[in-house]
Amino acid sequence: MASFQEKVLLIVSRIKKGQVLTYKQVAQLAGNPNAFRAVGNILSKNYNPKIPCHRVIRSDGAIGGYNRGEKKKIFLLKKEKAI
DNA sequence: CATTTGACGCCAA
DNA sequence: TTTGGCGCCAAAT
Repeated sequence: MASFQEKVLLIVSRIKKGQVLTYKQVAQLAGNPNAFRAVGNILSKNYNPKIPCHRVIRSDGAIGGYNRGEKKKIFLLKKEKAI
């Protein structure tokens, strides 16, 4: 069985272009609807470019953060019309 | 086992 | 609408 972080990474990697999920949604898909905290923590430590972590945002619509610059994340989201 | 950290979520004021 | 405060969980120490 994959670790919680492996599930999260897999789910995030499956996000298609133009699609966006919230940390809570990712946590729910990972099996723990209340582990949204851990989700953010995992993504922050993950520097794998294969993971479109910029497609994961907060429930409020805020970007949250990005390991390569929040501006980049905002730009990508606006460009893809994911938000 | 106890604490700390962190890209969160929700509610009250 | 904006803050502050509390609760939540996984991994690291």
